[in-house]
Amino acid sequence: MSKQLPLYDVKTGCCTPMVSESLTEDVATDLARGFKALGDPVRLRLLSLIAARGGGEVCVCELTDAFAVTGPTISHHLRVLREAGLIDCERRGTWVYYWIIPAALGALSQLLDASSVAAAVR
Amino acid sequence: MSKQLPLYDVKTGCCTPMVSESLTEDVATDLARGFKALGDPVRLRLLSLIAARGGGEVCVCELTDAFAVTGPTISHHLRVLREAGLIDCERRGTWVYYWIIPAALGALSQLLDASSVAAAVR
DNA sequence: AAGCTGTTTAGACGTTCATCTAGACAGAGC
DNA sequence: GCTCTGTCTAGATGAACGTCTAAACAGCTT
Repeated sequence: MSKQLPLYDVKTGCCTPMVSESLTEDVATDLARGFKALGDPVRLRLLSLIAARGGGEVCVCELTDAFAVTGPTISHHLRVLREAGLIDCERRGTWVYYWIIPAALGALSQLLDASSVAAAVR
Repeated sequence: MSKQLPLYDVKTGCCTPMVSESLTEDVATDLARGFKALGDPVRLRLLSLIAARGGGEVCVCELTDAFAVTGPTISHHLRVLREAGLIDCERRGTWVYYWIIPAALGALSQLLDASSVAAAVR
């Protein structure tokens, strides 16, 4: 059930802070896909709800209840997050459970952190 | 020259890790604006080039040369980054200089970091 | 197997976005 | 003042996005 894209490979330089060298076009495209996935309020709240479970899994039914949008819309947003490599899911019986992928979020976090810290210091 | 939006106010909870409590709709909308600004390869590279200056300023003319797109397109992307509160600029004579706003990047970084770390631990 | 519930897929529709060209604006220098 | 260069604004256009309804799919239960 995890057809996620090959994102956030450390070797490609995704974890390289912005500050040490500027991003290549390929790497930027890769990372931008992750940030773009975070660039919607519904998706950010979805991720937040999943992350708030402390690394555990969350059933879609719980997520759907927390929003004003329809089920299919939630499903669409979860798919975007999954294809960006930020979350993954598994079906168990009737229900589908989602969880976050810490490494992916960590890579994005590091990129921003490094650049902001370095900029603040000098 | 800085008509940036009131983003990343710590008091609003922007720095609150995802993991401790889930984002409210308002805060999520606010933060999503920042991530959306990062969700384009050109903008990410622009930010990278500016950040790579180590907190110093970069002239637009240097940025334009590094991309295949036209000047107006670069100007548009810089405006998006500026309106998201991630960078700011100032005109000095003929040239316009841009620099990053570390606090804004730091806030976004923290959000992702907290959630990924906490998720990894438990 | 028939029906029920949870979830995803398909397709449509209006909005937003990234990019371009053309033109306006801001300073510098002649 | 005129012109030249650097930068931004305005408007147009095609692509991508967010949302919906309708329908399909996956398991459970009886």
